[in-house]
Amino acid sequence: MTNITFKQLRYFEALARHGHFGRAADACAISQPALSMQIKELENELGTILIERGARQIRLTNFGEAFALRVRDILRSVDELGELARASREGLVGRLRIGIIPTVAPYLLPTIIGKLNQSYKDLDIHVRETLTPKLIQELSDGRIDTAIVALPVSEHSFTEVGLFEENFMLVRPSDDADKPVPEAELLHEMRLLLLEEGHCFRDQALSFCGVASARPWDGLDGSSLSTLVQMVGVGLGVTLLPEMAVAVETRSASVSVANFREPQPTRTIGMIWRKSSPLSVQLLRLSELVRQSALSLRSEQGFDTVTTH
Amino acid sequence: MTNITFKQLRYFEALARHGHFGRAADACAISQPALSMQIKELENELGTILIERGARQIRLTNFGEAFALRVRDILRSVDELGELARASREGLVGRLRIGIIPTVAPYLLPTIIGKLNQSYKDLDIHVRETLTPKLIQELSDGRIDTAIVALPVSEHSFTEVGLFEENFMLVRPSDDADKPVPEAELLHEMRLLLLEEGHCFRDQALSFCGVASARPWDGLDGSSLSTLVQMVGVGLGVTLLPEMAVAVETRSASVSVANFREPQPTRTIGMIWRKSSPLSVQLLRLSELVRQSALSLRSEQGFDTVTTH
DNA sequence: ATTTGTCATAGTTTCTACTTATTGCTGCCA
DNA sequence: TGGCAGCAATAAGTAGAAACTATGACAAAT
Repeated sequence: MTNITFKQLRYFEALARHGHFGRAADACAISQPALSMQIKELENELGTILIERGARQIRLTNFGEAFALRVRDILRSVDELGELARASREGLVGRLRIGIIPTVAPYLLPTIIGKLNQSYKDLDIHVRETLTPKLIQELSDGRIDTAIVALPVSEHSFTEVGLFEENFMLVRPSDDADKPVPEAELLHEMRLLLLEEGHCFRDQALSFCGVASARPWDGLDGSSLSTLVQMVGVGLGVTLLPEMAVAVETRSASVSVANFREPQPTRTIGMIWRKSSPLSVQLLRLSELVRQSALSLRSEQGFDTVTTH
Repeated sequence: MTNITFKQLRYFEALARHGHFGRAADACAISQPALSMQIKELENELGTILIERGARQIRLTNFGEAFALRVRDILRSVDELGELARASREGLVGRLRIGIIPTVAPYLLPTIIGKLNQSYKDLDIHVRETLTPKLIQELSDGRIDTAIVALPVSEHSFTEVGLFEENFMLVRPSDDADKPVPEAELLHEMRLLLLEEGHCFRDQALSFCGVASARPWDGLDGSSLSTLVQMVGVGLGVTLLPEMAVAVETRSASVSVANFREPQPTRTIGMIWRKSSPLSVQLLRLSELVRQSALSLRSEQGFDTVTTH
């Protein structure tokens, strides 16, 4: 096992450069004997002479020359470690793994990634799109760094930061556009089409309707909001859409979209990460960036008006 | 200025590999707190967190991963330093710069270099052929590692090792082959052709003749033994040749070669190096190899017989 | 609620690396 | 040739780093 120290290498490098113990010691801001001893120690550990000590001058041995070359390489690498650390302190660096739920992903992601690429050049972004429980698991395991989900998740080891609230909107066949918006309780008497089991958005919708879980129209669960809207378009029933999805999903289906009356159904989208995550500071900054993305998205789409197709 | 120590990197690498402070500490044969403290110190110096400490397990941070990769590189390089040292301890390694005088070089060098290449694979041999004073200077300056010259050189800072003795032989035009070999004192009454000023062989020959230095036949000094022999061949005079040169130089000239009567003129060829040279041990071994080369060369050429062309 | 596993902290001790002072060697110069 | 000057090695003492043991704190598992 090598017992060489960096000090020894630094001292040796100085000595090689100056060719003089005293001046090298000065350069290292230590006394000449200190340097002498470290060099001797280094030679001992190597079992080889590095320096040929003449009375009037010293000279690197053949091996010393070869050694010095490599040592310089090593010292440079070590210095670079420091640089790397400094760079990483400044901001996000390397890889960032984001988890995100499917009912948010398609609408928010493009904007987020765009902004991220712009703010953090050279950041390698991985996205994991899956259901909340999986995201929570993966976050715990350290397979992702943060996740965008509906709050609350109530994991005590996670930090939660709210990003925005979004309303649920009623999507009906376009023929129903002029009908009055039904009360929540009446929804489950209509054919309410929902995402399949496991999506938090399904549970949120159900809870808004005041229904526990079981439902009559089995077999009609959709695997994506897009599918649901298409189904509504051909008259199979009605569904709910999160505000953010409306613009995209209703573009190519003849459906009408309406706000519910107060109290409107709503959900909170937020970001979570491990409390112990060393990225905490950066993630908090990131959450601000995501909030901005959502805001700008919303104003683009003009959500104050009731959109009808 | 980086104050990172080598220990810290080793400890960190172990920690990264084991993912566990206790086990990493065991692997490093130290206690767990010792390792903890060094890791903390490392993080302090970097100003960055490397390890995310969970209650039940630890995990490298994003930066920690990147850091670990570089650290492994560095550790490997340092280990290689040790290997390099070990390799160089075994024998000659890298570059060997040999100086040699012109009246020996052409005859001995081919054999030496052959043997050297065979004994020390990967040894980078540089040869410097010049006059003794220059060689001594360059040896002092460390521009060559050793030199093969005629002894003694009497430099107190050099080690001298005798390699072999060689006789001087008389070279006359082939017509003179049957004439008796003249006494030394009579030589300078013949046209004695010698090397130009500066060659030690010239001085040796003159001293054999009992002559100080000045000579009547100026303008006929040769710059190489080969030239001298050619001059003898066309009847311009006689010359002396070191034993070792005879076979090569008299091959293509119609000259006769004769031994002097006892006491024969002779010179000692030897190897010298700085007493302070760290290669001393290897050079001593090398001198043995050179001695062998000279011996085998001599027996090949059958120097016990008086060679005549 | 208790135990267990794991890392951090505290207090001590041992070792390491530094400092100053001095010696020893070598070459230079008078 | 003898003394001086330059330079590195050695000696002795001190300060600081890094190690150890013991203990604490905290979250997870039982």
